[in-house]
Amino acid sequence: MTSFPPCDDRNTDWLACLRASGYRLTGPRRAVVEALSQSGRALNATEIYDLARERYASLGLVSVYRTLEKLEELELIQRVHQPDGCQAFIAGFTGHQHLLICQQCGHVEFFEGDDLEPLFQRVAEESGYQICDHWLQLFGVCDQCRRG
Amino acid sequence: MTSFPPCDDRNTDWLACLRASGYRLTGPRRAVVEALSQSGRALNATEIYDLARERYASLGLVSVYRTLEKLEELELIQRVHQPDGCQAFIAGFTGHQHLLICQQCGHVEFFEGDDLEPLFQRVAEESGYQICDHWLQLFGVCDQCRRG
DNA sequence: GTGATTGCAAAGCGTTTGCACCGTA
DNA sequence: TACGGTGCAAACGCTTTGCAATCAC
Repeated sequence: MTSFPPCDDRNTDWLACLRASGYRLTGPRRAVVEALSQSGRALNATEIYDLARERYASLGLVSVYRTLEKLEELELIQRVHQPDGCQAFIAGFTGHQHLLICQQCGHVEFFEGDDLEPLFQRVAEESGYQICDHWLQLFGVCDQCRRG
Repeated sequence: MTSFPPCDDRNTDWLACLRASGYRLTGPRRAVVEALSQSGRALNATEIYDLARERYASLGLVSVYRTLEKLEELELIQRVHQPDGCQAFIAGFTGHQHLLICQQCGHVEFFEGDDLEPLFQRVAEESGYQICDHWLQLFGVCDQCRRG
């Protein structure tokens, strides 16, 4: 189980990664990166916009979209698919992790699956498909939301 | 493994279900139901519109959306989430089945998972989440697409 | 006949693009 | 200084809504 403690490192890492990829570090970008890198929740563009404007008031929504595009391309963030929409983003994780999402507050945790390879192998054989990727996501209510 | 053979029954069943729910059976609805109930692929609104107009030429796109709404509400169809979009629909299945989707032609198969309960139990205990639902989807290339 | 259903047109919403100005490197 | 990045406004694509005409029951 891996959660998102408040984490200055991630903020710094993302900025370094952007710079290393030839992108300039600007006020709007820093604000968007800070909002998303510090969040344990999946956030959509508008939520990021609202959060990031607390830090950089003249931010435009367009810059949010353009920054998200770059962060996704660098695989620093990933899109979260949920029954009620697929517009939210969360910090990405390296390796293949699976998502556990709170349906009330949006909090996301990552967990490692049991070894699902035997299942995939079986399905591949029975179906004739060549399997390239998989999604395993759990939806529920987190401890905090259950109590409150 | 369960696929979608051409299946007149499903067409008839859906129409009966619509009628039983108090909806009227009209030309536009019949055309949309036929297009989607006979398809083994995930189809989006425009694709359904194009297919259904072969049967009912004056069909409006709006009626496609309104029919999809009702079919989804009756759980006769379900939305398919994929990395490149979440606008497509496929015939729903009763019980908890998992999806196997061809990334080239969109063909969908259903499979039953191994018993994943022990995994969910473990994750629930470690995380404190109450787990309500899960998604397991495999993406790949179907036999037919692999052959060319 | 009556009320649900239709297609059209327009509105709505989230996202992307064009452009002139600005600011990082 | 050069050119990548910015915000604004407009365009875009998909979906929903308002409405008068139509059609299933």
